[in-house]
Amino acid sequence: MNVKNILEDMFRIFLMSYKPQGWWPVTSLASKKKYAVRFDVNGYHHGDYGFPKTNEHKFEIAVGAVLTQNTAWTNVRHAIANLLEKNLLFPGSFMNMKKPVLAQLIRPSGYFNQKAKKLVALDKAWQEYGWKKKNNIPSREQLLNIWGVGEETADSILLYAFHQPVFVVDAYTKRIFSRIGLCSEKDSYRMIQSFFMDHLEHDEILFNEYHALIVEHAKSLCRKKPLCENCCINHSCSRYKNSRV
DNA sequence: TCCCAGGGGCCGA
DNA sequence: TCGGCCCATGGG
Repeated sequence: MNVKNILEDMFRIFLMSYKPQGWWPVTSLASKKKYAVRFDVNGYHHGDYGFPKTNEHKFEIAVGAVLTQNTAWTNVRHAIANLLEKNLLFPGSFMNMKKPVLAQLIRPSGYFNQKAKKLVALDKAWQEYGWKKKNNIPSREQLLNIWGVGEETADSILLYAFHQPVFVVDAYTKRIFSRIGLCSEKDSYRMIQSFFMDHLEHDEILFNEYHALIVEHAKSLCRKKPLCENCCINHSCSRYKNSRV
């Protein structure tokens, strides 16, 4: 079986096992019943890839991408809820705030001093590049030039906020696919990204769902201490096979 | 109490 | 260019 078939098979198995994940969650949706869509209490919109719909949604996703750096989403949700409660989650809201005030609001997400600085930098770039204008999409380089935005955050913003067909790589992707034997933990971000993008159709919806499913699989079974006996892909995993020799 | 979580910047070798 | 360190909270 070639790589393309392996990657597509894994996607199908993940999707059957975990169902559509509804990424990227838009927390502000959870309190509004304005849209005829099945989103849950945390803003996940399962099976509906039509989000984000507004400039505010896009900005919220970009903010979430920064806040979730090396942090559990449950913590980020508290921080986003604080911003929503103060009506501060829209483009232009952070630029004129005092950093210590912003830092206290996002405190639950951890690294709050660093992240406050990152959010201000993101907001400034948002204004300077005019990303609130319709059809004005950031380039990867523009995003990477923002202090606090690295490759994963930039690609998450491109894929989930701006509907660009970019494959997002994270620590989970490395963990799962190195255990299977398709890449190495030492491979660079770009190497692993190319591995997926060279073998899969450049489809925004496929990339959206695939990354979300990878996160779910890593959280539920392919943990640091993996639960291999219950794993839906253990039949094709080198780590599992080697452990049974 | 300890481990882990949807990284990125900085610095020295 | 790369490894190591720093940033920090909250849930299991």
